[in-house]
Amino acid sequence: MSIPREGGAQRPIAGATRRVRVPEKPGVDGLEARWGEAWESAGTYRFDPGAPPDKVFAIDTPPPTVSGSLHIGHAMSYTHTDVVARFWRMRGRAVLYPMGWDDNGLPTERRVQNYFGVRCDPGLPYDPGFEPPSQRGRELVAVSRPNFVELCHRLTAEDERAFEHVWRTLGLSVDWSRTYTTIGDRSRRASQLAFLRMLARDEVYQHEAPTLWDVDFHTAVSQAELEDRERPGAYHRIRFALVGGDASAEVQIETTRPVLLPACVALVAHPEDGRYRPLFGRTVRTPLFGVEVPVVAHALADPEKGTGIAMVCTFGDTTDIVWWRELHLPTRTVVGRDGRLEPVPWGAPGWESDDLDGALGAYGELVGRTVRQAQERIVELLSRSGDLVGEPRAITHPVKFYEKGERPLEIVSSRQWFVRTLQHRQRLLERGEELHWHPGYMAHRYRAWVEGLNSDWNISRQRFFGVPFPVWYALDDDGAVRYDRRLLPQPGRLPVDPSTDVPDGYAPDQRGRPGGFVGDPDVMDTWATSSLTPLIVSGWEEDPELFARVFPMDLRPQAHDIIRTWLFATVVRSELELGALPWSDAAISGFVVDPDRKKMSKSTGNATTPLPYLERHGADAVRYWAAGGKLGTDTALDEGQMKVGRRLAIKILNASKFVLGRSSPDGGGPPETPPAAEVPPPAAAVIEPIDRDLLRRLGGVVTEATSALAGYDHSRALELTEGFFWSFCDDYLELVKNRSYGDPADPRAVSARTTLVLALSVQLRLFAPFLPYVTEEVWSWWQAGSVHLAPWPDAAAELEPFLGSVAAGGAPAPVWGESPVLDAATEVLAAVRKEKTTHKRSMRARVASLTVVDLPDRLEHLRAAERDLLDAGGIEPGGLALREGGPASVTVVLDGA
RNA sequence: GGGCGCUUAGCUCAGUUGGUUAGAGCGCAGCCUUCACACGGCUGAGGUCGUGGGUUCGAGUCCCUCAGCGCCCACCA
Repeated sequence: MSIPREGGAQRPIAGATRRVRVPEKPGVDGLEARWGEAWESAGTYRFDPGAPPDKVFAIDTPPPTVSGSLHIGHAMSYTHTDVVARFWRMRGRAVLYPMGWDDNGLPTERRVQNYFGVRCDPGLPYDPGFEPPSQRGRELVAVSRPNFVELCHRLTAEDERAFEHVWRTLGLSVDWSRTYTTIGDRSRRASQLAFLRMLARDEVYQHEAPTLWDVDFHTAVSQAELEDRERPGAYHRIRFALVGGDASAEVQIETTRPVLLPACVALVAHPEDGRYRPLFGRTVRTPLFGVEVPVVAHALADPEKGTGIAMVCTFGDTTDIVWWRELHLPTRTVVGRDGRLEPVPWGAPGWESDDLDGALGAYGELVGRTVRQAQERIVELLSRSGDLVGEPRAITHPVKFYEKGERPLEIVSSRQWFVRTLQHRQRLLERGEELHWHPGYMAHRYRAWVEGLNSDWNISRQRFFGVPFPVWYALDDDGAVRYDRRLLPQPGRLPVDPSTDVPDGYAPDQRGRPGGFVGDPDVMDTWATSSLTPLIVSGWEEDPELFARVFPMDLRPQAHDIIRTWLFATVVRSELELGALPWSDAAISGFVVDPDRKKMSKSTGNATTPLPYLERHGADAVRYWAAGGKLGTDTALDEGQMKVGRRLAIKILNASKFVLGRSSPDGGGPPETPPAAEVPPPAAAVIEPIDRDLLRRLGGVVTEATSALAGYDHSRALELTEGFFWSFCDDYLELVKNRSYGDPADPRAVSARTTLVLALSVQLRLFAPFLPYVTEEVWSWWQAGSVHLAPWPDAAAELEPFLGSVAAGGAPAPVWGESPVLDAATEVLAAVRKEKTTHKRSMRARVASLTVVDLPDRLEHLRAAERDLLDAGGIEPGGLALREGGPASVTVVLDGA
């Protein structure tokens, strides 16, 4: 017999039945190493690239950042994904479950810099024989970009091995032959090719504009990488003299950044603000610097804030950019890319001052100071000149930071590459609606982000370890860079590094020479590459046949904190390149929080790597805990749950040992028939009502667990399976234990054994996605092949034939989950146990008499289970009395009582 | 300031479309030993379901108010 597969494929339930071999003392320790190797050598989790598209289940695995360390939160969310992968694999899908390593980007640069004692100088030529200093010196050694990138590769390769070990131990059913890295050749090629395609379609553009800038990392950052942090600050009230009219007339503003006074280009108030309306069109003079600036009106000015009139500087915050752009204000920038005040040409056009000596003097001593130092000094100067009104008023306010940075962002003007996102807002919102989110409310996060977008996506970073922009620029005869004359490589040359490679038609010695060329110095934002993961793993522009089979993918699993970055960026790229969603479903995991409900993270010092937990409790136990966490919900780290998981795994071993070992007449032989069976026992083998009840109840669990898993509710599926299993052990096993020992010629014994083995087979497969090790171990005791390639249980196909309905022909379909005989027997058994416990007697104590008073149909059910009940309860022959009547009662009289 | 989620036993959480005495595991208490399992088994005690209203024959479940916690977003002078 074979089980109908999803979509009609057929696969036998197991290979040839082997002789049952049950260990004397089964245990859970050491299973990870043994089965890890077995799965690897058997290729159990290999993706079948020949599978037709409707048989593929493709997962866009999140590539963890390898320069960091794995966190117990990763263990949880990757377990969620693995459960899904294993479920669909058992359902007959060819599962594409690759692993990626995110080694591209700033975290790796920092680690390499510290580890090898080198720094990247992109101006240097490549040195093929370079070896890093064996001893880290005080000075960092400057190396070329290609050399630096080589060192990044060397270090990340080590990290990747360590990560792989953790994932293998956890039991992820990844196809390790399909591993990629975000800095590898395939990723670089895909990133550059996709970039050139966008350039050709005018979906990406280069633009010189005010940009949020991290002064420590010396790079621009994008809107998605910002975070607000509450910082102490102070309102400084500053006097501006009104030009013309009464010499004593003045305007007072409040600012938290008096340091930007020399960069002030206007004062702005709300157009309806009666206090300032008379001043619109007039000018004021900045204190200390004597620069004449206009008083202007703009609706963004908030009459409630400060004095209701604000100083516009180039540039203090993003509102300044809006005012500067919309009111066509001049530019006077003072903060340099290193976060220090830079020299400015006082007196020159744009820097006219009424008090040139004052400006030169006041500003002169600020040049070269950091923003923070200069602020202190300028406050002193203002105080001395009498332009500071009152004392600064301390406040706490949100300040924009780069999420990885330590100093507030500044805004500087720079040349950057942008992907057009704003003009596609509507389409991107529609894609978000189309995607199936798990849980559904996570769609709000995406929508809020897309609706709130206020700038195009800046994808250029002024860093080194990333994918270079595949662009050179021609130099004119004066040696000036002609940004309008781009030199692009043919796609066949990709990946290229313009800092060392030479554009077609040029010679290497023309680099940087008049009439020659220069390479674009920047690299892509890490999200510009990772947004292509569905394309990279699907073989886009590399393996068209594979791509046609797996794209669009089925599942993007990830955490909720990177919806605005990774998920959003991926939707953007897929929409621009292919006009399609990259996957049908997104499963969003929550975080792991410590028992005090605080988010666990490196910065708070309570980060935890998964390995110690895996070693302490075992992989199945850690997975059990992880699978208990629902998607989207934060889950507390709970070693208690891991212990429960370990106990469950051990219980599975022991119960299986009983079913497979002791249930056969000679105490060691196999049940004559394989469990769910190519050579099934006659369908009529299961004759006892209580056995059929067990199968009906199990069928209910199968049905519900299957739909729970198909709907990404893994915790529900586990809970159902586990609940059934404990009742199977505590009640059913006890009830039929005695009967199962019986003579093989006794049909009642055969019925029990057949049911036990069948139920075990189904339960092992239900547990397999959650507890891959212990289920594989037990499966190997009597089945050929891996449980992970066995078909997912199917109640109608596997269980129904044993319920008599098929044999009877035309009998009604079973009502899954209904088990009145088993329920009644279990309840009476519980009453017997309670009586024994109350009298502090052993569970083996004999029962002299048991009287049940109940309704007729109920008594009928008990009668159907009478002999099992007598055995399990230790009831003396003839001791059971069933009487019609009410109210219902169970009276137990113990022997010797 | 806007949005989303959460608030059920000491702890961690289930409670599906509103329907009889609100469930599980852990922990706790008591008891039982070894014929699958002491890495065990049995039994038990624990809850006015955050607050205040409303709809309904009936609300943990639907609506409104408020409070607390968490997360996301925001133009932060």
